[in-house]
Amino acid sequence: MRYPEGHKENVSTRIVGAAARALRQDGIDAVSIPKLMKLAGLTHGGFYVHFRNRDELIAKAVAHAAQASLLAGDKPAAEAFDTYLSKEHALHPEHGCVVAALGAEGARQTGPVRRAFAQIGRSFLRQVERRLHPEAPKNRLSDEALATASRMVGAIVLARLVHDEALAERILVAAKRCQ
Amino acid sequence: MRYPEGHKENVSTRIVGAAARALRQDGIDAVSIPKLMKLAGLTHGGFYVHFRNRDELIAKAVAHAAQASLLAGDKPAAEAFDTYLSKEHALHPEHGCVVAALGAEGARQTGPVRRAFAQIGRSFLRQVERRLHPEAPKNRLSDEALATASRMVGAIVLARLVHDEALAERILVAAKRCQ
DNA sequence: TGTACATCAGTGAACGCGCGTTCACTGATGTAC
DNA sequence: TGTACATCAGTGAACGCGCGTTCACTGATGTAC
Repeated sequence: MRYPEGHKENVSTRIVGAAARALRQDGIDAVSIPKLMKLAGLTHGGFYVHFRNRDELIAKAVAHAAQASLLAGDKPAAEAFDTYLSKEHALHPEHGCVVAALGAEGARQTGPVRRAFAQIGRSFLRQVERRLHPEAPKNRLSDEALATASRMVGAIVLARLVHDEALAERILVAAKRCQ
Repeated sequence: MRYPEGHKENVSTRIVGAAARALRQDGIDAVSIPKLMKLAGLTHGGFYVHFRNRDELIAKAVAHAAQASLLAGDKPAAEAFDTYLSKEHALHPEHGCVVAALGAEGARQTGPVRRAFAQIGRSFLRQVERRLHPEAPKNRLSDEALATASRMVGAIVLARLVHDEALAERILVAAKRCQ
């Protein structure tokens, strides 16, 4: 073969990774195939060797973005929440929570992209639950987890929206405090 | 004149109103001038009699959408929060809170649209504060208001995202309960 | 070892589309004389 | 009262643009004989 073993998989992953970052930084509609392929060092035509169409890529990118969630891993709960509600997270959506960056847009999608987003929303709630009640039976979502998850997502959205560094910081601290 | 007095103002308002609805329903990028003018019963060329460009309309539409906020008026606080955290609000973004519908997108805009969004974010926080502490000095934002506003916005975003009616209802109830 | 062919990731021209914006024009009304 | 002109909201063709997608082609490698 022309390319070394695993080459195609590597390129696919690179494209998905670039898309996952671009999505959160600029929004779903701003991610175009020509721009993305240029980022990956290729031309736009090659895109269809890796994906059936744009929607398939978006769905994969959204899922990919969610995997590297700030709540994943096995850091202590307090630390995980602090990282989520940090200035760094507010300033860098491209590496942050996909629910906070694209939640409202996700709810407007259709087809496979819509389904990917719904799954991510539910998995985000489950992650918050696991942090709050590590020993609780799986598949249960406490009211506390639902309210905490809401506060976390809303705090990041608002901190990014107000365009005022000091106020953003205050929002994040206030959202932490009433844990 | 060809048209009755106040005609131009009426048409402008109609376009802004249609845009304010379309924005929240379909997102900022989905609102196009041809579609919008068709909605208003006109052709696309007439748009520039009313607005300098697309951005000017979007900024006005965003401000217009925020004016008719669910937290405006002088309903009792409990009732206002219940309305905000209602199934109806979750199901009808086009008549709902612009922060919940477009917050993340708003933070990505530039120029006058960005400024309109920042203002709306801050005014949303002030409205929540006024509900919680009607007698407090103006221009102060309590930690409680910041956390409550975050919880409200996040709850609507998540309720819309999970694509599961029962879970959405639970999120809204949980976000209400820990007021 | 040499030759012919298959494979397949990637190239880049081409397509039809909807967009934001411009602009010459329309046509109903108001105004000047 | 009649005529010529000004006003101005709205029309619709036209523009250049970037998009998603298709497709004939390339060229390095592997395989068959």
